[in-house]
Amino acid sequence: MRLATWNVNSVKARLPRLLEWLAEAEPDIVCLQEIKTTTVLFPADELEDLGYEVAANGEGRWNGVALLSRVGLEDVSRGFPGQPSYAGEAEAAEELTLLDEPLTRSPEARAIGAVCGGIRIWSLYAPNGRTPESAHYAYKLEWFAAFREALKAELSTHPQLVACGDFNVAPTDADVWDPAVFVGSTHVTPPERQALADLRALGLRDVVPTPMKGPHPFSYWDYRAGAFAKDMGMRIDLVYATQPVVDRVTGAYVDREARKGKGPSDHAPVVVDLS
DNA sequence: ATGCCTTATTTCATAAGA
Repeated sequence: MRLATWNVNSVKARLPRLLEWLAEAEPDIVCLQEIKTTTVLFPADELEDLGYEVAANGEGRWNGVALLSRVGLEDVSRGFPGQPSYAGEAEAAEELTLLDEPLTRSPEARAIGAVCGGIRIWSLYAPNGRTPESAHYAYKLEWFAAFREALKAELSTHPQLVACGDFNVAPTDADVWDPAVFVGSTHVTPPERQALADLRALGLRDVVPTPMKGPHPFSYWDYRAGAFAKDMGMRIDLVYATQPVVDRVTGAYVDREARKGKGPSDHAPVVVDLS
């Protein structure tokens, strides 16, 4: 069974590349992130034509996640229990001073879970964090803490579980092209890395893929400055699996071919094969 | 000091991404 996770940076803009890649790689379960469309406008028909059941959790311009499966798709969860919402910094201030009642808003579309082929699967798009000083960074850490609690509650009933997607954290300094460049930036700070360690402490393991070229299994390269050609990348798309799933892993790789050519996402798919 | 590229949208400019 083949599992893949891919931040497509707009499923609409990427649809031709996505359909082409699915036909070639033939994954059984696919976790998508940054679909950048609504649940209703998700291109389900085109994907169902390839034999997939689909479930999306989208909100429009930003974020959005989805699951594709041809080994069953049951018990779909859009978001997770306790998932925090984000109110921008200006709005947060407004809330304190101007509003009688707090502004309530729904959580962003950053998580979708389902049971596929006997495995509990989560497709995740973690908040970026922007800068370590920002409210968005605090939100990012809250989001990870809340996800950890939600996951803890599921592990007793789902020994085979995979949480994968764009975690927006590079687990180690080896997972960025130049650690010196990232000093003072998000994605590498100790609290963010601790959030990953806290997930691993639940029994999850980091399934590190093999790079198809070069020494680093990066999964993201900035569109700017020829970053991909120079392999100035980051490994931030992660597959965290419980031990019973890890025991089934026969291979894992980053499909950097999907980052080449015309109209690519800035992320490449991470593919994991299971016996 | 900042953008460099790409996306969708309250579009010919902006916010966000990481």
